[in-house]
Amino acid sequence: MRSENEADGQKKRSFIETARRAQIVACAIEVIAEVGYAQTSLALIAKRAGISKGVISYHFKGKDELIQQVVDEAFTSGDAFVRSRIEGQMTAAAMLRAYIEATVEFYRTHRAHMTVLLDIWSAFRHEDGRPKLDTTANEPEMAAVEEILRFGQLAGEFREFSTRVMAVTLKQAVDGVLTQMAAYPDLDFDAYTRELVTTFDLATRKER
Amino acid sequence: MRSENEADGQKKRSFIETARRAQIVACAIEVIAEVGYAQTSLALIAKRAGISKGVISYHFKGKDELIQQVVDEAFTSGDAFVRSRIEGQMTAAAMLRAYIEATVEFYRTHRAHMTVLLDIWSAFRHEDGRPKLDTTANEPEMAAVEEILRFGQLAGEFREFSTRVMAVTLKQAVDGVLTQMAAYPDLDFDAYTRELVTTFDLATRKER
Amino acid sequence: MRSENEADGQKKRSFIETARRAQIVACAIEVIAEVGYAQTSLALIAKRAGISKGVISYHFKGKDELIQQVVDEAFTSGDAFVRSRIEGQMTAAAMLRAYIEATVEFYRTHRAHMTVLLDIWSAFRHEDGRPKLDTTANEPEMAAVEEILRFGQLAGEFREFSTRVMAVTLKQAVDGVLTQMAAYPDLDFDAYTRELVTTFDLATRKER
Amino acid sequence: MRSENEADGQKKRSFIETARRAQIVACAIEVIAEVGYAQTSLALIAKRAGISKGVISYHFKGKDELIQQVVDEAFTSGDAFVRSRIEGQMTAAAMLRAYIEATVEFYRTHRAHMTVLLDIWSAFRHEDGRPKLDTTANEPEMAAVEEILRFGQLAGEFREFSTRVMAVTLKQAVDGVLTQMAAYPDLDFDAYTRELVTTFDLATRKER
DNA sequence: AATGAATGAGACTTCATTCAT
DNA sequence: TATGAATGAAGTCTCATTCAT
Repeated sequence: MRSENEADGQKKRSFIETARRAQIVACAIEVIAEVGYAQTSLALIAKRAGISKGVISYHFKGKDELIQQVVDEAFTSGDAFVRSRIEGQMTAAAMLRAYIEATVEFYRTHRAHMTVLLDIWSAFRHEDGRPKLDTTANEPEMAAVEEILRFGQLAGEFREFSTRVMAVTLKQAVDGVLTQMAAYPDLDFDAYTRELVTTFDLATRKER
Repeated sequence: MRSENEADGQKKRSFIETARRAQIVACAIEVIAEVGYAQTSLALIAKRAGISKGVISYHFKGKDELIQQVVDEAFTSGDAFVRSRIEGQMTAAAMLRAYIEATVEFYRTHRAHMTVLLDIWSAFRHEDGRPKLDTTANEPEMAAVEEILRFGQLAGEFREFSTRVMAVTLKQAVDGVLTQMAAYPDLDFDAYTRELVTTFDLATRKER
Repeated sequence: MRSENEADGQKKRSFIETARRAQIVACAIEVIAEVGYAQTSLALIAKRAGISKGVISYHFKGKDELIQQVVDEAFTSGDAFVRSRIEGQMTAAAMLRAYIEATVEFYRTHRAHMTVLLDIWSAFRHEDGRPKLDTTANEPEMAAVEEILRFGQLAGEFREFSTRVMAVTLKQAVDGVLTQMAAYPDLDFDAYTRELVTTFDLATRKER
Repeated sequence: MRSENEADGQKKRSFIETARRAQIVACAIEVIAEVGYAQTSLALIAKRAGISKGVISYHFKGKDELIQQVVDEAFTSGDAFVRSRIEGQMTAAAMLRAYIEATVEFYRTHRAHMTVLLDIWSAFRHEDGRPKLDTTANEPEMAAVEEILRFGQLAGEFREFSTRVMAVTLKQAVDGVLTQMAAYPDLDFDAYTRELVTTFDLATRKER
């Protein structure tokens, strides 16, 4: 079984295996996006991938490992993209704007990933019922945003506020795009982005 | 069977039955809050309530009707509370503040209800996979907030902005409290509230 | 409970109780005729009767006793009717004709009773799986028919044949009306009867 | 899951699967013959087959598909047998005799099949209560018999009668064997057959 | 590396029956 | 007598997982 290799250092994973894993994860995302996590069974994923159920069990220790992979994929893919867009900026305000714009753009282009993440969020739990995913999973992103905010305060661009609360609020505000885009397919992303940028500019900048 | 009464106009529901239904709904909320919707079974709810599985089937047509009841309970209870707190206010800014304060307070005092609602949200679906709950379920609340915002704009208190986007942002921002309170039990609600109030005051008011 | 009275001699059964039992049996027949024995539950019968499920358990020891009652009703009601029509006849051939005509007429006017009987027949069993109803339940009727046939043979009206086989065949032939009338609602009963009469006249009479 | 294959054209059914399905159908027939359709559960069938309950669900979409298979098996197996025996005959009377003899013989050698068919007949219904099996299921056989009868009339062998009624009567008469053989295990099939042949010869032939 | 087959636990639901009122 | 409430067993079905090939 694959799992052992992984356990003792996940060194060697053959090319073909990597490909299969990626394919299965991709199909899992599609299926979950369509029918929801609760209605998703390994059988459904296998059918979508055109393979037999057993293959999934062969490549993943169990359903949980597969889902974890789906989550990881959704998390890390966005992170890199957004970071790259922030890095070029000089002022805190510009960074904030870049964060908002990049995140919304990522959401727009990765609709399925995000839908799935949102869906798995509450359903994915340990055996005793404790959620495997909670706000702490957002800590890395949250920390990055707080850094920007603190930088702005130190630089005299931003007023005094709890960087924590502002970071959470910002994240939630941007996530609002997700909820709207699910319900209203022809959402005007650019307009939405501009509104958010203005709103948080006003909310953070130092009043004269 | 109970179901018939409900079908032909839910006329008379005996006192004892109302009580049982309420008890079962309450237990369902507790259980879902603890182990999550996905892991919640009728057996678990029955055990928690100290009754036999059959009783649930006797009082509710099926699992779906029970969950729907849980959702309704969570939705309507908050609505009335928040509305009553807004009504006394004269200015749009005061209404906004009241909305934020009341909602956070409700979240704080109804932690389980809200956790559950969040959890059920994505998992509760029709047989074909379509979510039974989506953004449209928030429309009533959203409309109320937009009304406040429009009123503020007309009255010259608020600047020009998309009331839609602002309303969504506001709702999301307040919901941020839910995510934080789940992860950090000793959250300072008052401080959090003050930050939000200030933030949205700055974000909405007309600049001089 | 009622059952005791019944056990020790079923002497006293109050007027109201007799009425209730009859009503319940009648409703049971209706329901079984409509949805089939397998799909018939006490709840359904109770609903049809406009009473609560408990009432049935109160008046009948259990489901089996109720069904037994239904069967008895169906059996005895027809028996008396047919016998009375045979008694007036003088020749065996006339008796045979009377038997056929009376039975078909009874079937036509008691469609539900017969449908139900047919349906219960195979489903009504002892706990170990042995049928409670089998051909032996028809023995009384069968015996009566055989008597007619033997009488015809002794009197020189009928040819030699196994009265047993002929009786079974006759009964089955008449029951054919049941199967046809279920599938073809506008069956011409009179024509059907005439055909049967002729057929069995030819089949039984002494050839010249 | 097996069901898909079947949906899109039942293309390839592996050897081992075909065998399992046949085994399960056979066991189902045995069980139903013993305890009756109503008391037959998937658990019972599985136990008889020495397999786990899930296997049945794996090979059949549901209980209904299994039962349908049982019915089909019972229906088609007899049909072919009887037809082959009729085909060699030249006169209508000989065909009739062949039909009776072949059918009785089939009943004798396929006791369980027939018992089961009789039992399922009334109990196998659609969700709304409509029987899945009714007289129309016998139409093919009925039509074949009527054809013989009409042929006899045209050829001047048979008298005038309703071929419909005679066909039904004939079928019912032969089915009488089923009822008798269930109740009286040592039935003399040959004698019974001879009686039927004579009876219907007299009933159909043209009188001189 | 993959597959088909099988398993067994657990979920929801139905139902005859019992019981206190 | 009648009722509503409750019970617990049994039934069907789904599903993640395991295993021989």
